[in-house]
Amino acid sequence: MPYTPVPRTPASGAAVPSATTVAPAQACPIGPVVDIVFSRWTTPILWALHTFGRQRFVELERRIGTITSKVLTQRLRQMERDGLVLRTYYPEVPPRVEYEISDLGRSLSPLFAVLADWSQANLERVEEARRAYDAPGETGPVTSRRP
Amino acid sequence: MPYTPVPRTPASGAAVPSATTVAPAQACPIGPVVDIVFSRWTTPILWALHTFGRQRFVELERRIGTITSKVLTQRLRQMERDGLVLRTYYPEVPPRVEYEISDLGRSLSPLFAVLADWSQANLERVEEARRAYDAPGETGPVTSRRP
DNA sequence: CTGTATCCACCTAGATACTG
DNA sequence: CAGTATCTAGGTGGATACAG
Repeated sequence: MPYTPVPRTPASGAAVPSATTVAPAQACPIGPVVDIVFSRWTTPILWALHTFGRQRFVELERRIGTITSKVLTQRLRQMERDGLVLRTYYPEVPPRVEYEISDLGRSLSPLFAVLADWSQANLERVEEARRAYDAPGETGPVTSRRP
Repeated sequence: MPYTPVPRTPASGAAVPSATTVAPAQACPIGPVVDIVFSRWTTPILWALHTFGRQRFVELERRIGTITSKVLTQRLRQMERDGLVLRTYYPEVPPRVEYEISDLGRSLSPLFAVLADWSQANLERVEEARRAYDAPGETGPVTSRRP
């Protein structure tokens, strides 16, 4: 996911430099949630927790399969901080830690459902569009391509 | 957006190294769509095109406010390739180019609506969770924090 | 088991200058 | 106007080693 080096919502006092008659910048209303929910690993992690329930660190690691423990830790920490997952620590030897999705995390389910639906319905269209774009073939009368 | 250096969907033949009794890795079903739709700038761009309709490069640039022309070009190219936006080139002097959202791009509207709703309903909860996490205060009996 | 600590690779994006 | 060319910065993520 984007790391948001500049604000997704431009400073409200900033106003467009000057010049032309373009409507003043309005903020994209879904910027923050995108930063919170979507990154390379947050969706797979949330999905795994949602689908398989409360589980230990290693289970999660194995379930996702290609993630490293370092990154899994990083993502889980952020998600815990954001209130999307809950971490329970059992002071045993060897130590045991369990992660589960929180109510807040679970509230993302409808979002995931919509995403899955869109994916199901339109992913093939995207791939088709890419093939068409990449093909050396014709360029329409008005719509152009790369030089 | 994640650049997906490794597949979001682990190679199906790969299987978890060996060992334990964890369920085999199943793929997070929404990985690809996340890569297509969510990045630092794709959402603001799509939102601007959806909200203000067909417009020229500079209008878009001013509307979004903080994006540079280089990045705007990059993102628009990718979105054009993915079939989410349409580009129309008018060979005039000075040149004129107009961008608009495609039907495929418009099909993302319900998704954006759900995101906006979730944001409206839960963003404050996230911020609250962060404040609680960052606060030096109490740690519950089982749920832990950073060391 | 559950992480940390390093080091490195890659990508996105910002700043700036320049072109047809 | 609509980009391209360069350079730089910063973050996420990968690989590996190691610790409590």
